[in-house]
Amino acid sequence: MPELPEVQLVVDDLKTIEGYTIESISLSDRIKLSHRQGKMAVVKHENLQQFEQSLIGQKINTIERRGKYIVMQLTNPINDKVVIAHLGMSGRFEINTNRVSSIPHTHTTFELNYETKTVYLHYIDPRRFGELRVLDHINEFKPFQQMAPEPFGIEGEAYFIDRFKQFKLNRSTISIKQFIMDAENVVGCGNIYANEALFICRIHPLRKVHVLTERKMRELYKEIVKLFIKSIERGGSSIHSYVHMDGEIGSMQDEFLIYQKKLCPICQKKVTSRRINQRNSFYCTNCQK
DNA sequence: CGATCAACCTGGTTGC
DNA sequence: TGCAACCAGGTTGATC
Ligand SMILES: [Zn+2]
Repeated sequence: MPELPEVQLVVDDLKTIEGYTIESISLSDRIKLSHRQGKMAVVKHENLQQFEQSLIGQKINTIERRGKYIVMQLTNPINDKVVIAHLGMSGRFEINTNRVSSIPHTHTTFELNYETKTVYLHYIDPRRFGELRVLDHINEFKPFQQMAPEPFGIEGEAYFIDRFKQFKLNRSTISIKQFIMDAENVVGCGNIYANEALFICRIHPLRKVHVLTERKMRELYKEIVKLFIKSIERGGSSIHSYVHMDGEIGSMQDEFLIYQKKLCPICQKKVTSRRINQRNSFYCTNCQK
C-alpha cells in the first residue's frame, strides 16, 4: 500500500483516535511465535511483555506522518513514549468496535478508550513486512536522523538540490531512479511514483545523476511533489490492499502513465520493463533519455 | 562507492 | 482446469 500519499491518507484516518487512551493490547499467535523464534516480526521489540506494558495507560496525543512512517506521540504522567509504525508492503489499520478482528493476519489490536467510548485499532499485515516500535524519544530512531525534509514544506526542494550538488561534486555514479528512491534525498517516493515522475520528466531511470542539470532536477522534484498531491486528492493508489479504513479504494492507479503499462502513451512503442535495484522499472527508451 | 542479492512473508496473477 | 512460477506501494544488511 504504502508510498507517501497512501501513508498520508492512513494518518488522516487515524487522527480520529487522537485523545484516546490505550487500555490493553493483544498480539496474534503468529507474532508470539515469531518472537519465540527470535525473528521479531512486526513488533520490533525484544520483549513483547515490555512492549505491551510501555503502551498501556498511554494517551495518544498526536498522529503524524514522517516520510513513509506513522508517528504517534503518546503521553502519560510518568514517561511519554512515541510509537513509530511502518506499513511495509501490505500493512493497514482498521478502527471498529470489534474486540476481536475477523480479518486474517490481524497482528495487533489496541483497545482504546475516550470517556465512555471504546474502540479497537487493528493492525493487519499479511506479509508482515510492517513494523511497530515504541521509543522514549523520536530522536532515537535512526532512519529519521538522516532523512530529507518533508516535501510539502519549503525546504524540501533546496535540500534535494543540495544533495544533488554533493553527489555531483563527489562524482557519484548512481542512477537517478536510485537517487529519488532514497529517503535521504527526498522522502516518500517509492517504486510507482519514481517510475511515473521519471516518465513525465522524460528521464531514463538509469541516467546517471551527475549528468543531469540543476534545472532538470528541480523539474523532477516538483513533479514528484505534484504526483503526491494528485494521488492524495484521488485517495491514493489501490492495487493489492485497501487504502482507506472504511474499505474505500483510491483511484490514482487509473492515472498511471507508465507503471505496469505495455505501450508508451506518448509514442505507442513497447514499454521496457527491467529490474533496477531489485525493483521493476518501466520506461520508454524512445521518450526517456 | 555502487550494484546485486538475500531476508523478511502471503496471496493474486500468469502461463504452461 | 490445475498447479508451479512469478510478481507485488519496502527496508536493511551482506557480498562482490
Ligand atoms: Zn514513448
